[in-house]
Amino acid sequence: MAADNASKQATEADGRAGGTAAAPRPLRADAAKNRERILEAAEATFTAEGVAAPIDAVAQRAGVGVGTVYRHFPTKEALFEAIVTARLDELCETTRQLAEGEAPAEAVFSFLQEFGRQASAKQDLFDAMDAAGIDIKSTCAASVDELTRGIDLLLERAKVAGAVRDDVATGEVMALIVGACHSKQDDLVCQRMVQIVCDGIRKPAAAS
Amino acid sequence: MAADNASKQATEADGRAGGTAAAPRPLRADAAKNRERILEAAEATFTAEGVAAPIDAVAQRAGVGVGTVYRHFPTKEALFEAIVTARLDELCETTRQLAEGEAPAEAVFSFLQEFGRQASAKQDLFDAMDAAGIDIKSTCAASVDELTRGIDLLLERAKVAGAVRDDVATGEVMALIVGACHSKQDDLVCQRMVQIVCDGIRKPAAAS
DNA sequence: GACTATACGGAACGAGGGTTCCGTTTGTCA
DNA sequence: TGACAAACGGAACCCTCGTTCCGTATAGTC
Repeated sequence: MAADNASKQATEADGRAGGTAAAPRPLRADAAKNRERILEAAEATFTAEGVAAPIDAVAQRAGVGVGTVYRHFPTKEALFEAIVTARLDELCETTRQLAEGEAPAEAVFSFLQEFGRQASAKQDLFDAMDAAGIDIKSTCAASVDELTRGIDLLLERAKVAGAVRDDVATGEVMALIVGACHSKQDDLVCQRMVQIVCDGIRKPAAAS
Repeated sequence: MAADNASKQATEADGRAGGTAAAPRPLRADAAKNRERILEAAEATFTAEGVAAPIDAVAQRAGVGVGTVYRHFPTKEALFEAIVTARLDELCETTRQLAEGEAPAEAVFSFLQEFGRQASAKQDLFDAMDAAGIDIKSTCAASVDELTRGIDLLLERAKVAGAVRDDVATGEVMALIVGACHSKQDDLVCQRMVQIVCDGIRKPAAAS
């Protein structure tokens, strides 16, 4: 089931590009548009109504039938997965951009704020996947790994620059930020909490 | 529904004590034992299998029929509520004990560790209630309020003692701890994360 | 030991929602 | 423009799970 979906997504992933010889076949134009629509509708629906929202609601919002949703995403889980993967990839892209900048300390802290925003917005999704027994770490392993590496890089640079304590682990920071923004607080509060975490990992100025 | 349950709990709460004249009627011995068993089984079941676990599973683990579960807790929500309330009350008790101690700083930080442990263990429950649209703040208002007051007291004492930054709000700290322990990490990691939060709210030694 | 209120057990009911199936529609290509 | 593979729509299926109901068992009392 998960495997089926993975292959289906792979198919679609380079479907538009249509470059490599191995690509089975590109999506038909209307199908591609619908897939995009469904993805957007799903994200909106789950955000608005919670992840318990029925697939019918997603289909309705996307303006398609349930059958169409299932044609693109073989299970509800697959939908979750697709949304999460997209978000993770976006965050990866952010780390890449920040890693090229010149201020290591600012890079980490500003990334963590952005990470917090995303975590806050998509919290329900993570929760739902969790509750459904879907292990994000393994389902979206590639994206998670890449993101972890990206954050790791930012943290290392900041440690070298003396801005962050050496004993702070990447996994911990990620968990803290995700956690800090877990409660449904407004953005400002969320931002403040991330700030507290940042203060917690910052290297004391007077040290050494 | 919620009211029914509340009264039912009240009945049980002093059912054994059998003191106040207003108590409608004490539970029969077997019933009281079963209620306790169900509560334990429910906590274990939801922790092990997630809150989506069916009532049947709880009944089975408790060694009773579903009917019996429903006799004690009119809805699944009521079960959640009972578990959460019990935990919150325990935490309240902890704040009370710590508030009587003499070391304000240690009191806060050690309470936050304990709070973290509880939050970690019962996270799924909170999530589930949340997902089910049950507002813990209003459902268990009394317990939450008392707990908030308790933590508030500990924080205030710590602020006066100069151990905690003045600009830290009680709600923020609670949210941070709950959040920090949200991801299913092992206890050690959880503990380290709470430590980071503690460092984040600690007043810099060199300040003022 | 008998009686009765209380409690128990678990089959049965109904709702909700994920998933499937297949007849219909539409994009694409020659 | 015609043919056909691909995609769509949505009714129907089926399973899970919360909840109810009622016949049976038992604690408590005289």
